[in-house]
Formats: sequence, structure tokens, C-alpha cells
Amino acid sequence: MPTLEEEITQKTFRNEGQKAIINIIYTGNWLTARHNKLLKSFNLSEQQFNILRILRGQRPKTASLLLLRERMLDKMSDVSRLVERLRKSGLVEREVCIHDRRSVEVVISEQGLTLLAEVDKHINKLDKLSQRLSPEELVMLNTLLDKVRG
Amino acid sequence: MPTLEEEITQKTFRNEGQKAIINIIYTGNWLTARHNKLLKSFNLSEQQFNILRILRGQRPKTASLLLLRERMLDKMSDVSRLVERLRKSGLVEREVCIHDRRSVEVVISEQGLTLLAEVDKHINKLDKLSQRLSPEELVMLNTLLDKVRG
DNA sequence: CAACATTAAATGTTAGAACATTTAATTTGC
DNA sequence: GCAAATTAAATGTTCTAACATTTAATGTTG
Repeated sequence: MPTLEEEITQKTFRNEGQKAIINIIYTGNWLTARHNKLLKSFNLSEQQFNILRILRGQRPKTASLLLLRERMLDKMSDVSRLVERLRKSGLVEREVCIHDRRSVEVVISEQGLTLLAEVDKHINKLDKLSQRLSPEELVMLNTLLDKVRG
Repeated sequence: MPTLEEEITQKTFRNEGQKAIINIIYTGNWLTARHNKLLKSFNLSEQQFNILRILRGQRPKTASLLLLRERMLDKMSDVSRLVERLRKSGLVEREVCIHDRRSVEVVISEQGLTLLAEVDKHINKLDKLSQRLSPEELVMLNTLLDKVRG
């Protein structure tokens, strides 16, 4: 198992705290890269995948673009065009809200649901592989990460 | 302190393992966002900052573009133009290698070193703030993260 | 040493992110 | 009820990441 120092080719860290921060960022990027590689085989970007999951979670309700923007993990200014691309791919449907015509309501399509279910299967398999930790260790890890964010 | 569930507006996770993976990615993005915000005030991107740090670590040796590409945390195809932008800003110097004229050697400039020192001060201060963990907890966190990557 | 293969960087192209600005609909205050 | 303020989305623009392709230099092999 390569240590973090070997992987990022840095001799030593000033302290464990510094190392922990780099380690979190590095491990997060590592996990994200695995996910993105998989998503790409389905022609999905990370952002598109996030939107689809939010929409599935909302069902059978619709979600406005505003709501989508708020829920995106890294807040996107550009949800309009992102959703438009998903619509062109047939994964979502959108229509102007009757009650407030400024607002646009979006729902995931059948095709979107089917695709998402397929992707989920693969993602779950992928994520399981990286669970070399015991249940106790996982709880501990979650607790520590929550502490980092204060 | 908001829990992860609240922050990403998801009711429950299927299990602690799933939660841990999301938690690592989320916390990593959270830390990165803090860094990027700071870097932006120095007109630096994350990638540019990484390159400068690698170059400082190499001193007084030079680094080829190839070496830089290998060392970048998320491997960049586009180091050529990235370094060119740094050169235009006066932060690095570059010249074609005498022994192998295909290769381009890069060094950080005095101006680059000065800037980097300043940025480092701020980053360190920022990173300290998020250390609400004891030394033992930090060691534990690092161990667990290394385990995740296997 | 000439032809070919390989390597390093540069360049071309496309799509997406980040930012501001504009447009259209609604709400508010008078 | 109307003008101004606010809100939601659309659009414009610029910069960068990601991808492929090209160019130039060096290695390799017969």
C-alpha cells in the first residue's frame, strides 16, 4: 500500500494536521476520479449525475432550477444549460411552471430513471471495493470528518 | 454543527460505508473551496499553485514539463499552456533543455518564491482553523484515509 | 546512415465552468 | 393600478480542462 507521501512525492509533512488536510483532499479526488471514470462510460458528467439523483429524490414532485442550484454540492451558476443538455439527451423533462411563469419545473424521465438505476449498480459495486474498513472504523471516520468541518 | 445529512439534504444513507465515501468527497471539496477562495485573492488557480509548489520543492534543480505533469495531483494534459501563463505572470522561467532539445526546463522565479511564501502563510492559518482534532485523532484520520485507498 | 519508432511539447478543437448581464414575470409600495 | 424593486431563468463572454492531433527531436534497428 503506497503511503500518501510516496503518492504525492513529498518527503515529509510539517505535522499530522497538515497531512490530514492534504490526505482528505487527495482521497476525495481519488474517489471522485473513480466515479467520473465510471460515469463517463455512461456519457454522464458528475454534475449531470448529481442533478439526476436530486430529481429522482424529488419524485413524484418536480424540482425548479432554483432548487436544483441550491442542492448541487458545489453550487452551479449554470443549471439552465446543464438541464437543457440533459433534456436533449432525453433524461429529463422540463416545463414552465403554471403558477409562476418565471420558474421552470424539471422531472426525471423514464429513460433517466432507467439509466440512473444502471449507473447506481455500478457505483455501489465500485464503492464497496474501497471498504477495507470495519464498521467501527467507518463510524470513526465519519465522526472525524464531521469534526474537520466543524 | 450541521450533520452531513443536513448539508447535502439527504435523509439517510444506506450504510456507514456509503456515507463515509460521500463524506470524504464532500469534506475534500469543502477544504478545496476554502483554498481556492484564498488562492483567488492572489490571482492563482489551484493548478498554478500546485505547479509553483512543485517547482519550489525541486530547487535549485529545474523541472521538465513532463515531470510537472507526472507530479500534478490530478494529472493534467495541458501543462504547456499552464506554465506559459505562469511565465507571462513572471512567476516562473523556462528554457529549452540543452541536452535534449525536446524537453523544456522550468524554474520558479524570485517573484514566484515571494508570492508563494505569502500564500503559504495564509493557507497555513486557514488550515489550522479546521484542526479541531487532537493529535491522536489526526493520526487516526490519516490511517483510515490511507486504508480507504487501499 | 537511413527509415522507422518513440518521446516531449505545442497546438487545435470542443465542451464546460465562472462570471456578469439581460430578459421576463411577479411582488411590493405608494 | 402602476412604477419600481425583486426574482428566476436565459444568454453572453471569457477562461480553462480534456481530448486529439501535429511538430520536432531523439532513439533504435536493419
